[in-house]
Amino acid sequence: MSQRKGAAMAAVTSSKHEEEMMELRRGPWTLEEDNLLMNYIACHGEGRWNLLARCSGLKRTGKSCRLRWLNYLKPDIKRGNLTPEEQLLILELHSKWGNRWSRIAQHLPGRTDNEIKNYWRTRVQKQARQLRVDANSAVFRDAVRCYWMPRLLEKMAATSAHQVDPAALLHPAHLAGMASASSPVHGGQHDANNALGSGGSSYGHHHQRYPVGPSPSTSTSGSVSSSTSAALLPVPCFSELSWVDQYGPYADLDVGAGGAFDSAALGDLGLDGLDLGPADCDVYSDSTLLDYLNSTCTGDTMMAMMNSGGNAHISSCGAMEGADGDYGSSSWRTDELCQAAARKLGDHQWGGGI
DNA sequence: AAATCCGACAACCGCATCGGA
DNA sequence: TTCCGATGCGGTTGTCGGATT
Repeated sequence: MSQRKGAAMAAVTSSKHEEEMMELRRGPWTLEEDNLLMNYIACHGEGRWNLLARCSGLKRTGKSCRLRWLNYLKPDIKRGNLTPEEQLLILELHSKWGNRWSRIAQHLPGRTDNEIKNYWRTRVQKQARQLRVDANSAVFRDAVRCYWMPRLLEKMAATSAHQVDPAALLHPAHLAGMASASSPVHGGQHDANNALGSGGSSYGHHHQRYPVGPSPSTSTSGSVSSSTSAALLPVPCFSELSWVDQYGPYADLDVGAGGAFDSAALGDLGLDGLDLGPADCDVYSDSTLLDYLNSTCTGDTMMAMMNSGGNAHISSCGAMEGADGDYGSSSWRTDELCQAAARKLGDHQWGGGI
C-alpha cells in the first residue's frame, strides 16, 4: 500500500470513526435508554457489551452499557445507606486488601465496587484529610480501628434487635463470616444512619434521607454508667496492631476488656502520675477530652489508653457528642479531637522512636 | 432571594488482563 | 506466539442538589 493511499484510507477511517463518535451519547442515562438496555438484556442476557451497544439501538459504548447495568440497573443492586456492618466490613477489608474495590465488593452482596470506592473517597478519605494523614497510612488505619470501628460496632449493637456482643462482632471469625456471607449483609430496615456520613447522608440524589439521633449508649452528662459501659465496646484488640510491635512494652499492658485503666500497669510504664482510673470518664467530661489531648495527654498516654481497651476514652467521645446532641453527624463530630489524637499519636510514633 | 460552596454519586477514561483466533 | 477484541478495574471528572453565606 502506498503512503498516499494509506493516508487517504486513514483519513476515511478517521472521519468515519469521528462520525460514530459524534453520534455516541454521553452523560446521564435517560429512562428510555434504561428501558432499552433492560429489555435487551432481558432478551439476550448479559455480556457481549459491544454487540449489545450496536444492536440494542443505544447510542452508547459497550463499556457505558456494561457500567450502567452493573452499577445501576441490575436487579440485585442494593440501595440505601451502607449499614454499619457494611461500613465495618469495608474498613476491615480495605485494611487487608487496599483499593481492591471489586474484590471488596464481592463480599458485600448488592453493593458495587463503584459505590464502595465512592464511599471510601467521600467519607473515609475525608477523615484522613481532616486528620492530615494519608488514608493508607498506618496511623490512619489504627485511628480507624481505635475510633471509627468502635463507633460502628456501638451503632450495630444499638440498632440490633438482639443482644450483641460488640467484641465478638469484631472478632476475626465474625468478620470472616460477614465477608463470606452469600446473603445480603443487612436488610434495609437497619440503614438507620451512617456512622460517619455527613449528617445522615443521602444515597444518591433520589434516595431517602435518614434521620440521625443521639447514640443510646452515650450520656450527655459525661459520666458513663456501668451498664452503659458494658455496652460499650473495647477498642479492637490493639495488641494486634502494628504499633504494638514497634512499642513492645505497651503490648504487655493488657488491663482487660473491662476497659478501666489499670493504674498499677500505668505505674509500671512510669505513667502513674496520671489519673487514668475508671473515674476518668468524669475527668474527661469535666474538662473535655479535647482539652486533655491538647494539654497534658502525651503520645505515650494515648498508647496506654488504647492498649487498655480505651473504653473511657470512647465513652468520653460519646459524652462529648451527646452533649452536643450531634452524635452520628459527620466527621466524628470531634474533628479537632481526632486531629489532636492523631497529633499525639504521631508524636509518639515519631518521638517514640522508630 | 441569589450566589457560591461543598458533598455525594454517576459516569467516563485509560490501562491491564484474559481468552480466542 | 502474536494479535486483537472483550471485559474488568481503579482513578478521575461531571453533575446535581442541599447547605451556607
